Amino acid sequence: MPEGHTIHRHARILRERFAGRPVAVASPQGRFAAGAAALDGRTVEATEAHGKHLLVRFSADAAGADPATVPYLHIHLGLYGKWTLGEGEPPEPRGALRLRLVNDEHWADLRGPIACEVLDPDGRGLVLAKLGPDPLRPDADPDAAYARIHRSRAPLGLLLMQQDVVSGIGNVYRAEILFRHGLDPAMPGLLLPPETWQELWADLVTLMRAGVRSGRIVTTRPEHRSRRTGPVRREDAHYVYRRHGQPCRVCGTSVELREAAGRKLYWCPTDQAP
DNA sequence: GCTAAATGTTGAT
DNA sequence: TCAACCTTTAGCT
Repeated sequence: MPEGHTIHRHARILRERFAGRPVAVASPQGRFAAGAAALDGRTVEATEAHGKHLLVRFSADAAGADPATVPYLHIHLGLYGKWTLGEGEPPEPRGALRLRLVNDEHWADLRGPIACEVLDPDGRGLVLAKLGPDPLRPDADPDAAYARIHRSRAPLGLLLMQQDVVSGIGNVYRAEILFRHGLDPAMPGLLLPPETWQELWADLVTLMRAGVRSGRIVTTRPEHRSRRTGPVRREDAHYVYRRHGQPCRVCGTSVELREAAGRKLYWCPTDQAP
């Protein structure tokens, strides 16, 4: 599920498997042929995740080359994008395979991304300049997000999804974080008290870090699950996301669903009353 | 086994 | 407001 935690996880895994070594880059589908050719054989120097964006820095043309020419691979998975990873010999390419990375030990296949392109450092800067603070980044400044929220009449449920306000949150974390803090998704941003934002941010950091570790989104507390111990069942993982019509885990009220800005928004009308 | 919807964003209309 | 991206999964039959 590509919300921010997934991308940070990918950045870490790709770094572990590919950084510091030359990599063969190919585009079996052909749609990224020019980019692949430009990167093929270079060394992977670093990987970074900012919100839902993944950037891979490759080696420059030569030692002492103009730093402005250092190439970055920029990937955004969008809704369908997916990495498939493996060891040893990569399988025969099948289907629409946009990008394949291969070194002596590992391979990584990328399908269906909404963005897969080569950027120079300026291009990377333009991508990052459009992003609000990312709860998964230690350098993130939550006050910058609050400044945006606090001067906006837009509903909180909308603001949390805007990547230029906060980056990395998707539809699942949006719904769940609002529930966990008892916030009405329709509350205008400017009515959010600063203390509540502090709490919400701290909770996002905790939840999303757990998401990076486990590779899934679990937001329920043990006392609100059908089983308190052991692995969290899929149907126990969320409070409201995709639980439309089912009883709220805390108060029993039927969970509501509404379409907002083209996305489904789930909330409990009792625990998240205006 | 099939269909619809899904974690997201962009660019065209 | 809608199509595109084009895979995976939930929920049917």
